[in-house]
Amino acid sequence: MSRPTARQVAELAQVSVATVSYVLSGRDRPVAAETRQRVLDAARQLGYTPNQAARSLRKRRTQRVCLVQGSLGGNPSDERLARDLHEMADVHGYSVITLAVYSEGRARAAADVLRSGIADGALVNQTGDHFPHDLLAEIVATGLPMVVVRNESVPDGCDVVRTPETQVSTEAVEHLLAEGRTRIAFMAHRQELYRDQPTGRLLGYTTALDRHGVDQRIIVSGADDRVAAYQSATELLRSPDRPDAIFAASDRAAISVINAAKDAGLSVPGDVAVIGVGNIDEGLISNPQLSTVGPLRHDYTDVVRLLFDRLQADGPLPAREIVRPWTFLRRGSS
Amino acid sequence: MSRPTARQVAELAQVSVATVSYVLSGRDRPVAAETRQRVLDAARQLGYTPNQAARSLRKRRTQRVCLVQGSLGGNPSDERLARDLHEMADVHGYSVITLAVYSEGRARAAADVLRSGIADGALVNQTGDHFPHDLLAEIVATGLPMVVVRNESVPDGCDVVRTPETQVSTEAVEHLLAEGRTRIAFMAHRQELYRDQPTGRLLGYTTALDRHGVDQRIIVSGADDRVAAYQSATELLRSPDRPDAIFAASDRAAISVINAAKDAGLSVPGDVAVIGVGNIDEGLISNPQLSTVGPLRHDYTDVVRLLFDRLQADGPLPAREIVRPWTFLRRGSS
DNA sequence: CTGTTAGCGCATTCAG
DNA sequence: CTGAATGCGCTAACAG
Repeated sequence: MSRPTARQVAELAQVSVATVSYVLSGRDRPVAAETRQRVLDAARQLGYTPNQAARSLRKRRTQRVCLVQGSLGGNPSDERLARDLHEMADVHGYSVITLAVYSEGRARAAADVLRSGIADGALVNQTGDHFPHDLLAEIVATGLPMVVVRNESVPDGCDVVRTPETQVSTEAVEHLLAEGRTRIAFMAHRQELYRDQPTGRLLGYTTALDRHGVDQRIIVSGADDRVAAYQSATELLRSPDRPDAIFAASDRAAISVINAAKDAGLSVPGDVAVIGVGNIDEGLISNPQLSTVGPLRHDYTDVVRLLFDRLQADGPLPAREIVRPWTFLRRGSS
Repeated sequence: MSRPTARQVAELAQVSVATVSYVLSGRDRPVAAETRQRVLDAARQLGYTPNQAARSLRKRRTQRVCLVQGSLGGNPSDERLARDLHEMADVHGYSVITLAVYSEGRARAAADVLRSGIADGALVNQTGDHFPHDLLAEIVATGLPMVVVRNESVPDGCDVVRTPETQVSTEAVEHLLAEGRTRIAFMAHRQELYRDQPTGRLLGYTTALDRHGVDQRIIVSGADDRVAAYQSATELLRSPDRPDAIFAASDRAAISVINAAKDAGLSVPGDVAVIGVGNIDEGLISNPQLSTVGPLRHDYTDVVRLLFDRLQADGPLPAREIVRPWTFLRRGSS
């Protein structure tokens, strides 16, 4: 029940293993048409597929790239990134394998797998919460080409993709202030609450309030999933001094906030304004339409190209950085 | 910049490669404490990680399992299945790699990767739309242990996990009929529309109507994503002879249907009843709460165990089948 | 045009 | 307790 080897194909086709290899790997060595056909027939007959472990060992490359995903129930932009990666990998003759990193334990496991040489390069997407800098550095140290999508610091030697979420978040909150909102709440991802210093969208929020001399900070959790967001918002909106605006760290949470407000008999944006982050399509069918902070277009070919540039380069390349364009999109909910 | 090998560790530690292998793979061969320490230090110092390609080639197993996912933006139950797989893999000392199959092209690529021996077993989840039976058979033919989650037919020799979605869908639609609904529409996934014969939840729908002598079939697309569902429902509900009930092939679509109805000034379930499929948590925060067809608990340890039973068995095991318990959950939307 | 040979890095005999 | 030798399946260089 063991898989057939090139040797067995060679015997069946009455040729040497070298010929089998040349025919099937399609190198440019000339092979007689009739011989080639015999090999192909034999391979088909046995259901032969080359053993990748052996091939990788010999060629010292796997022809695989690895996508390290920070979440399982990905948001639409992660999905789009994955698609773009698969597409370009196809074009360049690479396979894509994915590692899911939804906890620190998973990050450790992913690092081990990557260091053991499963792929020729890696695209690490949005794993900031779980993937400590040191672990990333361990991988970079093996010389593996890497592109990291995150706003926190990354090890030397890998490309990095950043978003100006802090600045644009500030802009969004300043818009709320300009509209006369005075009690503005922030709905955070769990991890954001555990940091010493505010970063990213939370920092954008505090910066805007600081700038305009607003002391009050209303920070709640719930941005991680729709149900938690709904419950958190419901509670927040029931309080006697309820906020007149909520800036949620994700669009999905923001939509739950809108629903919670409506279910509580409040009008959006009349009684409470709502802004999300991410610019997901669903924001266009919410009622009112969702104001959000995020990219205008979801296109990640430039990000993916960073990786394949590295894979095709002979020597090590200088580290590059991409800052993705983000904007504040004012729609009906604010 | 190439990764260090066991040989280099051996030289640094002044031992043979055999000793390095024994120390680091933790086999039961006795090694002097002092020697062991020298090896460990040398390995740490060089940042050594064994080359998995070489190890797999030699041991003829990869210690990896592969999760083949049918969709990228997974629904919560896929997420839960993935978690359960990762957990059990950890316990058994396996790594998990994921292949995304969101098109026929991806299925072809995934099949090639699996046949080339990237893992010792595979769990194929919900890829019915893209993974043709023949391609699955090709993989099974290599002797790879496989568990397939799908209701369509699967090749001999692999375990299969099924859901009684047809029967329970029938039950749900019969409930709508019993409540006096007369114009019941079905919102389908795109692939369901392209099949010759109705299957699954669509078959459940037609069966219920057949049984009760209802001729009219109202079938629309849109179940694949929230925006499409909203638009499709809006159109449907604007028609002069609008339905008084909509059975949507996914909970996410069903929630969009509820929103579309409310935005059109209709009451749910007064003017139109809505039922979804999947029993996602979000159904509990919709207004009204979503009636649905699906599993009561999302627990996939039994599914995952099928795979690891096969991996640990010496010989080939008889093919097994699990039918997951599904129920119709009547809540506020019907 | 094709066969022979020599490793890729590792785990595992068999000697010592 | 440890080292030398073998080969997993494949590709690439070298001979014919």
